[in-house]
Amino acid sequence: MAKAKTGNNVRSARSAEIRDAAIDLFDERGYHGTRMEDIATRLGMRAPSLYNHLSSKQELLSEVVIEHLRALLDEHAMAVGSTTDVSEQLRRAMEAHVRHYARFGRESRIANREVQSLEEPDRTTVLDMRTELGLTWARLIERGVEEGRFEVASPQLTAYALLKMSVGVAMWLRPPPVSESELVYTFGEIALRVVGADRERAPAAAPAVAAPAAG
Amino acid sequence: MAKAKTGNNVRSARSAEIRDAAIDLFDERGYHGTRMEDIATRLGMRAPSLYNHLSSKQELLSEVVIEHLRALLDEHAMAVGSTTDVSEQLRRAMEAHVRHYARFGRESRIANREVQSLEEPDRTTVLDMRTELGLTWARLIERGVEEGRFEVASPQLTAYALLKMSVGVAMWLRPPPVSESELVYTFGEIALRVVGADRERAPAAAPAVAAPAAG
DNA sequence: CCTACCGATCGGTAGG
DNA sequence: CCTACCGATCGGTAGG
Repeated sequence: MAKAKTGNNVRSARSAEIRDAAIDLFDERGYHGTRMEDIATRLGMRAPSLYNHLSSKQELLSEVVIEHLRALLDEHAMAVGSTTDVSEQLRRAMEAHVRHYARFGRESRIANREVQSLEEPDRTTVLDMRTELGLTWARLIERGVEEGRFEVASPQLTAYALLKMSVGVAMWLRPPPVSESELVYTFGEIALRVVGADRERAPAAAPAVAAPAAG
Repeated sequence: MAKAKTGNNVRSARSAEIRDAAIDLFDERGYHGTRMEDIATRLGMRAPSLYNHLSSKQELLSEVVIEHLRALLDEHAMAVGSTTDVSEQLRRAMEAHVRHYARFGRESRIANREVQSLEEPDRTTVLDMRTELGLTWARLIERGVEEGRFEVASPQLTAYALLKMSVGVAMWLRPPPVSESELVYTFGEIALRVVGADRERAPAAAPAVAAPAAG
C-alpha cells in the first residue's frame, strides 16, 4: 500500500525532473535517439531507477504531446472567448498560439516531430486533436467571411496556412531575433492581413510607414 | 575492377528502388523507426543485400535531405530570376516552394523532421542550407520594402513566417483538399497579402468577392 | 535507488 | 543476392 510501484500518477518532484530531462533530450536527439540511460544520467541516476517513477519510455512521450495539444486547444478557446469581434478573435487566437510556441518550444517541436513515434491509441488521439484544432481555426475564419469581415479564397486552406505559420515559431533554428511581445504582435498582424481583414482600419492604427504605391 | 563494392555512386535502377522504398518508410515510421530489413522486404530482398548498393543507412537519409534542400534553393533562384518585379518574384518564389512541397511531400517531411537524425558533417551542411534559404527570402522582402512595394514590420520575421507557412503544405495530415494549382495560387496570393503588396492592385484582378467593409 | 542481467533488436560484415 | 553471424545497443525486469 505504501509503495507506489508505478509512480506515474504520483506527480512527485522527481517525476517532474525526469519529465523535464526527457523533454530536453527528446527535443535535442529525438525520441528514438534518446536512451533511458541518457535521461537517468542527467539526474545522476541509473536507467532502471527511472522505472520507480514511470512505466515506460513511451508514456513520457505521449504525456508531453497530449498535454501540449490540450493546452493549445484550451488557449485557443480562451482567446476566442475573450471577445466577440471576429477580427479580434483571430488576432488573439494567433497571439495565443505564437506565445505558446515561443514559451514551450521544446514541447512544440516534440509534438510536431514525434507523432510517428507514438504508439496506438495515443497516436490517433493526437491526430484527432490536431484535426480538431484545424477545424476550429477554419470555422473561425468561415464566420469572419460570413460576417463580411474576412475575404479569403478558402477558409480551410487559410486556416491551415495560419496554423503552420504559427507553429513555425517553435521550429526556429536558433532563438528568435526579436522579443516575445514583438513576435506575438507581428504574427497577430500578419494573421489579419492573410484573411484580408486589415483593410477595415487600413491607414489608421498602423505602425507608421506610409506604404506608397510606386509601381 | 568489375565489381562495384560500394555501389553508392552508381545510380542503378536497383539503387533508385531502394531509395524510393527508404523514402516511403522514413516518412511513415521515421528514420530510427525504419530497419534496413524493412527496406529490403519491400523489394523482396534481405537486408545484407542492400549493402551492394549503398554504404550505410545514414547515407540514404543524408542524400534525400541534402538533395531536397538543393532543389529548393535552385527552384527559388529560378523563380526569382524569371522576372524583375519584386512582387512577382515573391509570388513565384512562394509558388515554387508550395509546388515542390506538394509534389515531394515525403522528402519534405523527412527533411523537416529528421535533421536531428543526421550525423555530422551533413547535419551542419543541412542547417546551413536552411539558413541560406531563410536569408534569401529575407533579402527578397527587404528589397521589396526598399522599393516601396512591401510594407512589413520585420523582413526577417516575415520571411520566416512565409517559409514556414509554405512548408506546412507538405505536413498535411491527409492529402490537401484542393488541387495543386489551386494550392499554389492561393499561397502566392497569401504571400502578397502578408508583405502588404496586394494594395497596389486591390480591387482589380482579384478573384471576385466584393469585400465590403461592414464593421 | 542500485547491480546484475535478460531478451530482443539492429546495422553491418564475412564469405560465398 | 544469400545465409550465418557478430558486436553493440537498449528497454525493461528481478531482486534486493
